[in-house]
Amino acid sequence: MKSQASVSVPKKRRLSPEQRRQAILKAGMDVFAAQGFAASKLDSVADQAGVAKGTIYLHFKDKQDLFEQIILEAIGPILTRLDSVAQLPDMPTDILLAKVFQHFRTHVLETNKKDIIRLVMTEGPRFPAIATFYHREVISKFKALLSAIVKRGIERGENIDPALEQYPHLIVAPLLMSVIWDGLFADIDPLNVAGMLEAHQKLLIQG
Amino acid sequence: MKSQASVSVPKKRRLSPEQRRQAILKAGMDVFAAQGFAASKLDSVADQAGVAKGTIYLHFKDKQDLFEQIILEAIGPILTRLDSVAQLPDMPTDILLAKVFQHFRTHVLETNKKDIIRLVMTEGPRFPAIATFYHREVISKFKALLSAIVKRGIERGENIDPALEQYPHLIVAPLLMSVIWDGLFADIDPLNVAGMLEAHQKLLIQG
Amino acid sequence: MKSQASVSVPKKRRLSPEQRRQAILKAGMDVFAAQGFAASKLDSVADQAGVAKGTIYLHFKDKQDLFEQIILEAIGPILTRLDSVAQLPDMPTDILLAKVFQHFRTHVLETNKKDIIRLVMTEGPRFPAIATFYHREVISKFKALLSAIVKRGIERGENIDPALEQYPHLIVAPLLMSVIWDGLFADIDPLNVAGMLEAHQKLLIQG
Amino acid sequence: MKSQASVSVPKKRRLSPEQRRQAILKAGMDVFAAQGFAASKLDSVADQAGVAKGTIYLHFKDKQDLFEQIILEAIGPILTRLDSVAQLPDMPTDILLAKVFQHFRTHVLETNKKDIIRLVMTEGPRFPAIATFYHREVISKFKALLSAIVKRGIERGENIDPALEQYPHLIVAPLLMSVIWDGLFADIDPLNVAGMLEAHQKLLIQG
DNA sequence: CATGAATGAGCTTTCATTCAT
DNA sequence: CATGAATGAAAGCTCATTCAT
Repeated sequence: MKSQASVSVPKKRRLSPEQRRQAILKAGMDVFAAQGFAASKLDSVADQAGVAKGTIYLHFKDKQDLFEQIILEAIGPILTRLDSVAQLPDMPTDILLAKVFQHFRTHVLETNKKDIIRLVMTEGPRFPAIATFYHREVISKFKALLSAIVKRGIERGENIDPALEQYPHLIVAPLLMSVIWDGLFADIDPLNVAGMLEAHQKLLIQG
Repeated sequence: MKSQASVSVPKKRRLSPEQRRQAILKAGMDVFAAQGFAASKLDSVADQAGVAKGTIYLHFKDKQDLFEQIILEAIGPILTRLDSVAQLPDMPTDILLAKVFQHFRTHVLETNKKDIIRLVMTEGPRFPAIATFYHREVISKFKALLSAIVKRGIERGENIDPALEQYPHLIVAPLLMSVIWDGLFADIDPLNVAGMLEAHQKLLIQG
Repeated sequence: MKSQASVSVPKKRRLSPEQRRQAILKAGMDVFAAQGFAASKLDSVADQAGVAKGTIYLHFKDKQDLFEQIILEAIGPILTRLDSVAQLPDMPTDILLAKVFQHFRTHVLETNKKDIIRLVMTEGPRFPAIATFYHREVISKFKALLSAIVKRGIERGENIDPALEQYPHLIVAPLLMSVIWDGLFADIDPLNVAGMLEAHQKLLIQG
Repeated sequence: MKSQASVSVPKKRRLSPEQRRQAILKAGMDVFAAQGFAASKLDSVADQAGVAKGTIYLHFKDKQDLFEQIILEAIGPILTRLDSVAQLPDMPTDILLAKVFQHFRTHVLETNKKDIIRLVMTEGPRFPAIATFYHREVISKFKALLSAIVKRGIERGENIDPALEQYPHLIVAPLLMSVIWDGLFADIDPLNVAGMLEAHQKLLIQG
């Protein structure tokens, strides 16, 4: 239909504004994840996004706004992921946890979502708004989800330490550990995450 | 008028060079821990140390060198602490771990040593030398210590998952979690570390 | 739903090109008067004119051209005003001057024409073309007009200092003063322009 | 005493901090007077002052602060000048005014103090603090001085329009006019200020 | 050794101008 | 003609580093 008109190759304006915005968010994500907020240069972001530096300011108020938007927008998929876990059909807790860990490895640790976690950890202390937001949107929900899983398991008569309902942190801690370890020691002392999480899961639910 | 009186009064030089160096290290530690490496200003460090900015360069090559020295010097006490744990007399593993956790809470979490851990975590990816050094000096030793504790326990016939010898990370993960949590959510959702670690210890050694 | 109705409704193009040009000139006048040339943003002009920023460049070569056009176009009405004064029927000089001052108060000081004067004063040093143009089109004519008025009065036998023919500046000076004063001290020390000009007129023509 | 040591010519640090500050103020004065606040670049100021750009920020908070300090510091000498006029011995008003005008021509119009007046006029509307300050420190005092001169003259029985006591603006207006004229039309239509002021003085005090 | 004023490269941000639509 | 997203040169400001004292 449009094929005839498309003969002339469009030089600029290859991307829609929203695509450009996404390109900037993506580039910013990479740069911030690699350098941290303060050490990142908007020049790098612009270069990597393939836009001029000024273009960033058409979409974001300033550097900090860009950073916050990156975190905010990245959280959506994480929530979706959480939901998909929450809606898993009823099954033994150990299998459920194995699935959660599997999800984490596949969709967080092996994607750039781990960078979000790392960024929240490293920059959160300087961006309380982000820490608060992340806690409200992700952490509290994840905590609730894990507590619920534990509670159901206990009600089902499984041999689970009831303290885990109060401290779901213990379930997540090794996940965090794997993210941090990966960022620091991947080269010098790599961690077999799958193996560790399997062991972890057995510790959590014994019998 | 004043000239006569000040013949031999030592106005400046209230501190020895080494004291000055320590003051800078201490101040740098505080500033870097609070702001991160890139966002920290040597002005702040100098102010807080009570020295002139130029003085920093008499003791350290540049900003990065100061940062690395801070980490290096801070690691000594941690090692001492590890040693003291390693030399604890033989006792049941659960009690031993309880002591380790107790040590951690008292001498890390409630002191500025947690800032070292945080700094290594947040800046390590940008300072491979630090990550490597920290791994060699602290992590590997801590891993060995925990593995040894587990091994002894198993040999002693205690009911301990042998996988823990391979993955001592699982023992430490909640400690890391508490450091991170404290930095991010202390205000909005404080964590009862003592309670969590008690639960953790029971999970590790059941029976 | 809306598509059917909008067959022939002229959505855009509510204004003719010339109307658009005028809107830009008007908006530019306001913005430049309020901010000065350098501090004015074409964004503000476009916003206030209700056009897109790029549209300005369809009508004006660049920012400086817009500025100069504003001054140029604004001078027309001033000249008309001068003419209307020049064509006043013969009458005693004091009454004539009173009329000139009255004109000034009504048609300059209480309209945005005072902004033109202010702009010429403040930006003139950086835009010699404007200063020259303004002098040729306005100042020299005004000077001639005032000199002629004075000359006629003297010929008519009125008691007027002949030096005023050579220095008509003295007649205008308080008008300038009122424009400047109004821009600076209107709030903190307002000036009764009518009273001042009345006194001024009496000083000029005594008898 | 130090003569021996002074053999080696000091490369840098030729100026004391205060001298440097003054150099920046002076350079800023020139640049701001020539370009206006918004169009002035701190690079130009630094170049002209013979310092690095960063040095400006050791002495002034930001560009606006520099500007305000320039005005503030320049006002001191003006006040001194006013005082010296106020303390002139009693003499006929026409002679007194002639002296005031003479002062103005010599110490304002022919020095860079006229630039201060111009800057206050042109930038005052955007820097209310400056307008207010200038009014309080200079204008109000000058007004009071002129009113007092007029009053004394009247009391002395001289033939002076009493309205001048209320509108000393009329005495100053031609001075302002000369500053503005000089800035705009010096090249194309120079003004004989001395002649004009002489005529002005005669108009003010007749008989 | 210690000082802190000075430096200037480098960063964030702005905004006149362009151009694909 | 009109639009407004995109551009990128240029400006203000910062801060690690230097160096005369």
